[in-house]
Amino acid sequence: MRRRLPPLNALLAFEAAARHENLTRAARDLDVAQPAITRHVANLEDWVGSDLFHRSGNAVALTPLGHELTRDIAVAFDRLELAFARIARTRQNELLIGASFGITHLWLMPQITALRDAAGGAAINFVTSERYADFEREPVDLSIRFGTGDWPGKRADLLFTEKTSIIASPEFVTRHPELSQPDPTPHLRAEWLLEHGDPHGYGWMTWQRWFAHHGVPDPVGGDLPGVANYPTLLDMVRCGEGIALGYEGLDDALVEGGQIMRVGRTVHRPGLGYYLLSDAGGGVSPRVDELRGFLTGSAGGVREGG
Amino acid sequence: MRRRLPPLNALLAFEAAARHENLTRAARDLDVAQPAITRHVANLEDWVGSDLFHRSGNAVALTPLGHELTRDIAVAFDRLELAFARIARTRQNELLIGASFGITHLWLMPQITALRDAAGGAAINFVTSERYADFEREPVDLSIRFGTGDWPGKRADLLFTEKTSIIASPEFVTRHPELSQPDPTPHLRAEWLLEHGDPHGYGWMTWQRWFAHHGVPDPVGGDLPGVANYPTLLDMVRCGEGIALGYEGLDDALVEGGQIMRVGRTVHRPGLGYYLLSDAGGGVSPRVDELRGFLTGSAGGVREGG
DNA sequence: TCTTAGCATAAACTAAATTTATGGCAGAAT
DNA sequence: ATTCTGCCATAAATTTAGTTTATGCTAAGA
Repeated sequence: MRRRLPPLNALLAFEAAARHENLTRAARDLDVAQPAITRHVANLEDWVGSDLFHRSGNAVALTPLGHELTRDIAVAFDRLELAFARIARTRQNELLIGASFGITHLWLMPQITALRDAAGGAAINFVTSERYADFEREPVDLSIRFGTGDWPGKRADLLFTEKTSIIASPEFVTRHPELSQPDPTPHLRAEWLLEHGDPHGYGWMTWQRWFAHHGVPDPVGGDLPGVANYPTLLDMVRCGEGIALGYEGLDDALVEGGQIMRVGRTVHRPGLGYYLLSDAGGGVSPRVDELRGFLTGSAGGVREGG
Repeated sequence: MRRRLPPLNALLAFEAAARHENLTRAARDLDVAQPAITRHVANLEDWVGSDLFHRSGNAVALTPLGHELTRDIAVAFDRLELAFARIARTRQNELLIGASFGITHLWLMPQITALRDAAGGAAINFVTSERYADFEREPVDLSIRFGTGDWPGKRADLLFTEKTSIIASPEFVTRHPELSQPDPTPHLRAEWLLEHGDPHGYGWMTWQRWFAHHGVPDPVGGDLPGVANYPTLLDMVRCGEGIALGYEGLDDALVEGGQIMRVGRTVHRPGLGYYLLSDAGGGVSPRVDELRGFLTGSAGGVREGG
C-alpha cells in the first residue's frame, strides 16, 4: 500500500494561492518570496498534468479543476489542523463537547456537576451551534447530533430515539378544546404553529413532516419562520404563544412541572435519534471514554425501539 | 487566516512508520533510507511536544497519542489521494457512481441507457456496496445514500422519501388471510420475517423498528439474520419464502407486475430517504451537473412530504 | 503615456532532507 | 553463553529541493 500523493509543500503553496487567488499575497501569507509560490504551483500543475490557474499576464484565476482541488485540499488540511489542535487541548486536560443549544441547555447543563465528576478533573467546554457542520470545524472530543447513526469514520452511541408529540401550555389547551381530541392533528391551525428554525437538513421532525406522516394536508403553505433555538421555542409554548413539536428527553422537565403538556399521540420514528459521536479509534484519552460511558448511561441506556 | 501545520513531509514519514510500526519498512515503503524516517519522526515529535513512539532498543511502538494522530493523518491523506484520483478519472471522461446493490439494480440499471445519454458521452461506472462508508474510499462523483440529508461538506439532493410497507407474494397472502386485515402488524409471525442485512447503522426500516413504530411487541427476540442484498430479498418474497419490508421506489416494478403485493398501511417516515450526494462546490464537471439533474428529475422531482 | 500591481524566469544561494557509515541494543538461534 | 540478526540512533558528508534576489514582461488604471 504505497501512497500516490503530489509534493505536499506544493499543495500548501497552491492552497494559499487559491485562497487568495493571488500568488503575491499567498507568498506574504506563508512568509516566503513570491517566486517560491510560482514554482510550487507550476510544480503541482506539472504533477497533475493540467493548469490549475488561468494566467492573463498580470493576474491568475482558478480553473474549475483548480477550484475542485482547492476544496479537497483545504478539507484535508483542515482535518490535520483540527487533529493537532485537539491533541494540544487534550494535553492541557481539556475536553470539548459539541451540541445544539437545545441539547446543551436542556440535557447537558442540568447534569453539569455529574459531568465534571465523570470527566475526572478535566475541564469541560462546550461549543454550541444549531449547525452540526460547525462541529467539524472545532476540535471536539465528543459531539451530540441528530441522525440515523450513520457517520462514517465516527463511533456513534445512541442516546435517545426520536419520540415527538404536540406540546402546548395547559391554558392553550383549555382555550382550544379540539386539542384534547384523541388525534388533534387535523384540527391544528396554521397560526398556532411554532417551528424550530431551519431543521430540514437534519431530518428533525418539522410540522411539514408531521402532517406528511399523519397524511393530513399541511395547513401552512410553505415554510414556517423558525425560532432560533429550541429552549426559546419551549419558552414560547410555555407562555401560550402557540404549539410546537416536543421531543421526549428535552421537554421532560417542563412536562413534569406541568408548565406544558403533550397532546395527542406520540410519534416514534425509530432509527432516528440523538447520538453521541466520538473518534472511531477509541482508547485515546481515558477521559473521553469515561465521559462517553457516563453520558450514554445518563440517557437511560436506551436501546433501539425501547 | 494562517494555517498552523507541522512539516508535511514529516507527517508523510510518520504515517508510513505508524502504518508499519517499523521505521525500516517505512523507509522501504517510501523509497528512502532509514535514517530519513528517524529524523522526520523525531522532528514531528519535537513539533508536537510529546513522544509518538515508545522506543525499546530495537523496536518502536505507537503511543496512544501516536495512534490518534495516525488515524487523523491517514484520513487526511486518504482524502487527498481520492481527490487526485477523482480528477484523474474526470480527465479521462469517466464518471463513478456509488450506490447500494438495491439502488443500483432496481433503480439505476433500468434507466442505464437514459443515464448514459444524460452523461453526454462520459463512461459511467458503478461501485456498489451495502456499506456506505465504502463510498468514502472510492473516487465517486456521485453517490446515493439513505439518511436525513445531513452530510457535512456535501451537497445532498433528495431522491425519494422513505415509504415502507409489508410486502408478500399473492400466494403467501391467500395462504395467510390475517395479512389481509387493515393492520396486519400484530398478527405477523417471527418465522415469516425476512430482513435486509445489517442495516441498523443507516436508519433503514427494520422489522424491529417497524414493530417499535407500531407499538407492537417484537415477535423476534433479537436480531434477524439478514439477507445480503435487497434484490435477493425481493426475490425471496416473490418466491413466497416469507414477507419483508418493501420500499416504494424500489419494489414498484414487482408490485405493478403483480408478483408481490403490499399489505396493510404504508409507513412514511418523513425526513428520511434516499439522497443523491455530490461535491458541495459544484460546477466542476458539467457532466456531473447534467447527471445530477437527470437523476433528481427521474426520481419524479419528489419534494419533501410529497 | 506613465504608473502600478502582479506573474514568470534565471541564477545564486541556503537550508532541509537524504545518504552513507557506524555503533548499540534486544531478542532469537546456536 | 555466545553469536547472529533485525532494528533504531547518531554523525558527518552530500544532494536536492526550496528559496531569494534581481529582472523582465504584461495588463489595467490614472
